[in-house]
Amino acid sequence: MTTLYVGNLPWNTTADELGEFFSNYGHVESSRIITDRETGRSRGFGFIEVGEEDAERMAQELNGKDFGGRPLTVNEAKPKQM
DNA sequence: GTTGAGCGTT
Repeated sequence: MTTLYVGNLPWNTTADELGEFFSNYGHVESSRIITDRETGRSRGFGFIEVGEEDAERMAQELNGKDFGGRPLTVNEAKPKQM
């Protein structure tokens, strides 16, 4: 499984909406929107877990794709352990 | 009732 970083999201975007959108381009395992831990508001980006088979293609297809009126930023997420 | 580059929570 590969994690995709998704940025430039509208503030009102939900993880469910993201998952639905990504599902159209490949197999998404799960979707997560990063919300501010202190305020609970969306930070405007999230992470999508997809099959490694589709990860590269989905990143290319969805990167720059219009979503909610804004061009998405999609890339393979960096590992949390740095 | 806001904001706009970036890489996360149990």
